[in-house]
Amino acid sequence: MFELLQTSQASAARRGRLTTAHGAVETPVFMPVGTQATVKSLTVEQVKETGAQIILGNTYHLNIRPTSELIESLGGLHKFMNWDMPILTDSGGFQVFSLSKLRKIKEEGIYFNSHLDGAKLFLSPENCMEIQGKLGSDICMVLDECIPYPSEKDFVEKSTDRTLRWAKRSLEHSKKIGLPERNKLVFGIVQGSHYEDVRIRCSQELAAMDFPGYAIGGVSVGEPQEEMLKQVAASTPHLPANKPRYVMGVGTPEQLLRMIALGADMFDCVMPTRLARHANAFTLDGLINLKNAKYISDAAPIDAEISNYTTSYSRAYLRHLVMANEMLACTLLSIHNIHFFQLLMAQARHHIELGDFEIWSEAWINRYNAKQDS
RNA sequence: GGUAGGGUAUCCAAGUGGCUAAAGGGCGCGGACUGUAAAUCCGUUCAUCUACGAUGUUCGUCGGUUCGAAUCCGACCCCUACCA
Repeated sequence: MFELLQTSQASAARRGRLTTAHGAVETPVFMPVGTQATVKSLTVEQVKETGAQIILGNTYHLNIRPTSELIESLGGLHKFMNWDMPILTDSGGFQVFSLSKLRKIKEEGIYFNSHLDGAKLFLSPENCMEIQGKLGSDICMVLDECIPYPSEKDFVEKSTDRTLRWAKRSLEHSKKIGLPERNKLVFGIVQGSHYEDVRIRCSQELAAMDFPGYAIGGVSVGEPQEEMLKQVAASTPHLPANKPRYVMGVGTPEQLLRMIALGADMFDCVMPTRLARHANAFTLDGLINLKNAKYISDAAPIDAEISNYTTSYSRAYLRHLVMANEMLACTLLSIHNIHFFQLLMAQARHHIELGDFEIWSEAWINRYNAKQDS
């Protein structure tokens, strides 16, 4: 399923290829987030135009609305949303964190109150696999507990142990319901918060379970960047080299490059789409906020060195759309921001192949951080 | 011409004697967003300055009452509705 094509000499950066039931994914890869069976404000054609190879959906959200049964009855998530390329679904583990006021965690699973109407919900390692099976995701994430930062070590140990027990139950149940036969890949998730020894132990125990792929979760929950990188660095060496490694929920362009150097292969983040809706655009010289008055008559494109559908418009026009609250602003900026991330990953892959990834990425980061004004 | 209601900062709009440079919203300006309860949230928005504080000038206009007025009184100027 995963071919390791090349490993960098100067770092742990890897070039790989993950083959799924809906085609291959070249890694390192950035996966746009489409929680509710849509990458917000974009058609699937527009998402493909950015160069995206795979997108995310969310088990928790889709199972509440419109329900996994409905999606299954309509032919599965791919058909439902008209996306024929790979889909990874998150388990709902992150909602344990982000909707923490609405849930209660027990050994058997998580009791939720729906954020929509308060209805009682239950998510377990087993039904989470079943739901993702109904959705037809190519990559299914195990149910985990995303730990808040910072947390006491005693709590982290107990929570991570439960996540490990849940991982085992998930993998066993996925086999029982025939996910491997359908070429569906189940990924285990490393937790451990900001304790490297817990991260290491969790990585090793997951590796022993022999998952088709591994994720590092519980990062980007409020900790400083150095802490995040430290925890990824603690985990990757203990995960099998011949399996994909996915760092969940990250990150900034700089973080992506730094984590690639640590041996991570896959990433997802709402950043490009959310920032787009909040009028921010990525450029090679840093982030710009199109709401700023200085762009009012700026005839230049977002970034003169980048070419995509959005860069054929001026900053002044994009700012106008933003200020007028026109929905096209969300679409155009989302196209650009996702394309920016895809471009970054394509270049990273290219430079890993060339063998100069580390030099290239340092230069890229330096330029990105150098200029405050744009 | 008569009757009633109303004129508050960039706009809308509270406030009917001191705690009011004046609630709330909007617009504008700036910031934050990392496995999406997010096209959201936060800050700021009279002026000047030695600027997490100080001073000055404000509530249609002019005048008055009062220790003190956006708030009370008088005149005047506009606006709205209805009646002639």
